[in-house]
Amino acid sequence: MSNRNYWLFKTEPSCFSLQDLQQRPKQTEHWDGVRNFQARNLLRDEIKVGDLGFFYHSNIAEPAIVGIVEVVREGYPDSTAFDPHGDHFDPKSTPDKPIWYMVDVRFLRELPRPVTLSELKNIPELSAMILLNRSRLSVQPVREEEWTTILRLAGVKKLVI
DNA sequence: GCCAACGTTGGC
DNA sequence: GCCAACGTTGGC
Repeated sequence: MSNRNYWLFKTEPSCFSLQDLQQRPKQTEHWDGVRNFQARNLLRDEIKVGDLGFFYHSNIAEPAIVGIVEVVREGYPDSTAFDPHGDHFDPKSTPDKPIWYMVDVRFLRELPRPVTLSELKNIPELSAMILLNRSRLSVQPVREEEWTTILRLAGVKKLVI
C-alpha cells in the first residue's frame, strides 16, 4: 500500500516537452514560471518527493497525457521571479520572502500511447477530473482511481519505478 | 487566430 | 470588500 500522491503537470511542448525532460536528466529548475496561487500552494506545500505525475502537453492540436514523471525535489523558491530581465519577474517576490515555488521532476517513462483530452472526456469515471473542469490550473491533483484508470487506458500493464 | 473561462488588479 | 476591467490560458 503506497501513500504517494498523484499529480498532473501541464506544459506547452513548444516550451518544454516530455522529450526535453528525457533528454536533459541533469537539468533542474525546469518547472519555473507558475504564477497562480492555487498551483503555487500545491508546489510549495503538497507535492512530495516520490509522488508521481502525469505529464500533459497543452496548447496543441491534440492535447494529451504523454508520460509519467517522479517528483525528485520538493517545493523551493522560483528564482525566475527575482530576475528583473526575465519574463517571469515579480517584484513582490524576494529571496527573503519568496512568493512563487517550483519542484523538480524526473522522467520515468513515455506512455505506450498518448491519452488525448477528447478521449478522457468520454470516460464517465473521469468526469470529476480537474483537467476536465478547471482546465486552466497548471498543476493539479489526480485521484488514485483516476490515475489507475488512465494507466489502463494508456496500456500500461505494470508501473515499474 | 478566436474566444470563453477565469484569476488578478485596482478604483471606489 | 465589491466588482468591472483586464490579462492569460488553452481548447477548438
